[in-house]
Amino acid sequence: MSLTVDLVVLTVRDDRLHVLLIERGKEPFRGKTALPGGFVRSREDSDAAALRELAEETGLDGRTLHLEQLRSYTRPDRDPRGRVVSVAYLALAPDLPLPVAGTDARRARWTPVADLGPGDLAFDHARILADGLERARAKLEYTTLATAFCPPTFTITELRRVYEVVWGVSLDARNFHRKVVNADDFLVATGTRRVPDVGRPAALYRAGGATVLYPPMLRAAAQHPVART
Amino acid sequence: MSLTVDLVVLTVRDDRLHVLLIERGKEPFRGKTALPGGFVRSREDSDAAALRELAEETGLDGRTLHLEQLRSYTRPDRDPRGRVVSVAYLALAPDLPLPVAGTDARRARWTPVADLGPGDLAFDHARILADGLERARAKLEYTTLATAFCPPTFTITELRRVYEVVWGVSLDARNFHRKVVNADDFLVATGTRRVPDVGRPAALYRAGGATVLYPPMLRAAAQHPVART
DNA sequence: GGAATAGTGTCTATGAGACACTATAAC
DNA sequence: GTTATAGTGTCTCATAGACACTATTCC
Repeated sequence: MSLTVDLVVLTVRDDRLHVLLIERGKEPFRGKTALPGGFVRSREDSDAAALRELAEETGLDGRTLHLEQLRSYTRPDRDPRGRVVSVAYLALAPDLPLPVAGTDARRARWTPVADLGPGDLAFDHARILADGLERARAKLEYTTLATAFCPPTFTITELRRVYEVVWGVSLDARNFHRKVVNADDFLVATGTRRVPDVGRPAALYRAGGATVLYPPMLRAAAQHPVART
Repeated sequence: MSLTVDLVVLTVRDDRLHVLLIERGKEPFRGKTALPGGFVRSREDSDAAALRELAEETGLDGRTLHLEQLRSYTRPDRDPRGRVVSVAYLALAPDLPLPVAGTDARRARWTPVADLGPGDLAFDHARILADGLERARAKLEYTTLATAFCPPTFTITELRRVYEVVWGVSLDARNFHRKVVNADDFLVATGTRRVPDVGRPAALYRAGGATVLYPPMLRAAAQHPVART
């Protein structure tokens, strides 16, 4: 029995949600699109393997990203090579340029999640991706994880775009602004501003110390438009 | 490399949160207390193994319980026998009598979670239990999972006790009552009542079709007693 | 009637959601 | 001054939380 890690690496780029995909260089599924990942070595745990594969296949440094275990996939027939159990990880990244270095990094690319069709991914990676997306969407509600999609300093508009793009909704800019600046230790004002090519400069913030978001950002309200009368 | 499942089976009994533990009959950790579990067979996935081990070791039927994958534990040194990866599952059960049948069932027993000391569990099972508890506590907030601790029909007081015991707080009976009966499809009145030995009979409900709880039952408010002024 | 538990109503404070205009900067 | 984006205030409604008494049943 073998153990692998598979990585769902998400980012927001050009107002669309993207996932990092590679083109497989080896059988099975050679030439097919897949999540980055690889075998866990005998002396490492899956966390270490996830960090290593992230660096090897994509050039990203997982220590600077949000990286968490998602769940494991154990169906005996999920890999034609035999029994291969995969521990999936979810990583959230700001819109970083992909370093071209590294052995396999040339094949890594950001792909808009919405552009993927049903059979586009190898193995059971479509399912893993779906689980990762659902985890990310859910955690935006109750945690401060949205900042993991942002660079070290960011504007409130950028943060709002994260919510809008990941959830596929549009949010009222005024209510959002009020909510995030009032939330406990979610944002810390840096006192600096970003001067854009055009338009009024925006105040820059960095992530505060909070990990849970209170009060939560309830996506559910959109799903339950009328609460009951 | 081997694959095992470990089960965190929780219930509420006598107003205390209990976890199902076994006494190990084999090395390593023979005679020591541990979570129930065992090796995944070559033709089954971990979900099937979790169901099978639950039946074998505890006599419980996982199909009638809430059973979900928790996460995996992959540290190379977590089992003295060598590399053993464990997929942990979380199960929530009503206060069932433990069937005494089955090969190992005689050693399974409910143990109050609060009575466990730091070194009481074999392997890394203390960590797995802690992760399972945190998952259960978190999911009570945003899902209708509390009903998984209740029998098929239950009273609102029983449901409130679940929250109180799992979270270790006390909740206002009036506010709780209003909240759960107003929540979308959380409870369905059966029209029947339970007549206790003493006291006024209580209306019986069964779980509604909702899986998410909206509005959520915010535990966070207790952790943030003063929201900001 | 006593004991035990179930069930309910109101008030206040806070957050959610709807909604439109002003501020700042580059050109 | 035109263009583009940032930033803000108010009103209404819903929910949270505090709080005490009545209802039902068994004995």
